[in-house]
Amino acid sequence: MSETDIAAFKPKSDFIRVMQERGYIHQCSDLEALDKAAGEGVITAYVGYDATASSLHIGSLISIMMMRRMQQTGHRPLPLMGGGTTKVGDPSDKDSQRPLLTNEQIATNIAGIKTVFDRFLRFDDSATGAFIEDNARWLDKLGYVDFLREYGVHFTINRMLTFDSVKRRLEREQPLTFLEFNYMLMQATDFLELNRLYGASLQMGGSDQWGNIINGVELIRRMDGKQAFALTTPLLTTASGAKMGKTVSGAVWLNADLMSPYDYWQFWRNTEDADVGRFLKLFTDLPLDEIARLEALQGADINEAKKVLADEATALLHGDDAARAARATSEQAFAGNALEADLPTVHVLDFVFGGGFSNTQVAIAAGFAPSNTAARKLIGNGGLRINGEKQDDPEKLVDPAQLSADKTFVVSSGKKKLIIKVGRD
RNA sequence: GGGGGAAUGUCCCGAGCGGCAAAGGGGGCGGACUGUAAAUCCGCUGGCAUAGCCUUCGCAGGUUCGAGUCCUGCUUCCCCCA
Repeated sequence: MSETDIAAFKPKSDFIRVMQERGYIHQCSDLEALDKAAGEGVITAYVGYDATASSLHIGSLISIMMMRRMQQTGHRPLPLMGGGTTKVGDPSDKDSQRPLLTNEQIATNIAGIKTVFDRFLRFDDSATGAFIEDNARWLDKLGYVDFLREYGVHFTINRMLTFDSVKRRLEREQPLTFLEFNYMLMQATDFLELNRLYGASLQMGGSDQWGNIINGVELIRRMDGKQAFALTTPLLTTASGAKMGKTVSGAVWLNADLMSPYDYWQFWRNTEDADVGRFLKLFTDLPLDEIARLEALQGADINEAKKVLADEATALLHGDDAARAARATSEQAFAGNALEADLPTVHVLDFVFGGGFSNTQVAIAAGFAPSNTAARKLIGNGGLRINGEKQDDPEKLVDPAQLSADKTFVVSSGKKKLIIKVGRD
């Protein structure tokens, strides 16, 4: 079903209607039938997460929100941890094979990832209560020959070679190991297994997972003669085309130990104008009419909408208190009168300073530049400020008169800002 | 087993007649403009005691005044034949 069909489709079920009007649907294997099934009873849907890191990042958030919507509209989400598939490695979206993770690493990663789901989903014994499964449970005990006879017969090499993930590797002349080549079979068996165990009839995922998901749908049809569904979300990019989820410091992680609630709040606060409405629909629970009002704001006013987006998204992940604190911190920081006590402090020994502390040395001490050469270049570009004053001479020494009463001065470069304190205490 | 290609600035892609600190992108960083946005423009993106010196082109040798560039061997990867 093409995208235009999806836009024109008139859903009867709450689930599909919400998914559609909030912009979660990219492709669906049989939207009409899925809509009908969702209208008749509780659907169990799963989304798989491989345990390649100790936390999920923002790329997974859209699928987590989908599961949240499911529960809100009376269905049952089932996050699947890829304890088994992670040992193999998904060839999608990667140029080359990752180093293989050990069982211990995988177990650690799964523990880290699980903590996030509690925030978004309700786990209980009710008909729509979520629960977490791990595909290591069935994949680990499959014998090789059994695996080949049971599932291998349903897949042709001819077709596997047509998949994007495979084609891309071959075209770029990057190796694709036989191990990875099996990933799609394993994901297909996951779907079959979950369908048999829990009646999971829908698998959701990012658009890059379409091929893998469809394999599962077909496997269920071939082996059990039952219909199952595939539903994928659009790949999230910003309005200017960049892949979403990158910041100066790298990936946007969901776990607080990898990215603080404040940084998470800032990430959303810095959303591009053109993305605000779309993100509000996808990543907050706000009603659509409220979102329509917010995204209609023009010019600088749209910053208000961004703050709402940041508040809501942060509250969902880290809780109301953390969101409020993040907002307060940011308002202080950007009001211009940032509390200097909150800035990181670097200490410099008295005698070093007494010996003459040049701007170049300041830039290095502050961590703005890794070498003298780099520091000189940075300063030459006007990239160093002391107490707000732009410095342009790399050799100029810091004037003791610039020190405040407690022997500190503030240095900044771009967004980076910190305090240098002379002496130790 | 035979034949043919490839490996470049440690972020990535990528040009490179024997004089090369090495073109060009992307990304990143800084600056200007702004609304903590986007777009745009400018600068930087080996090191140092900076008119100079030192260290870089898969690894190890060799030829040469001089090698990323030529030769030999090795490693890894791709392609074709068997």
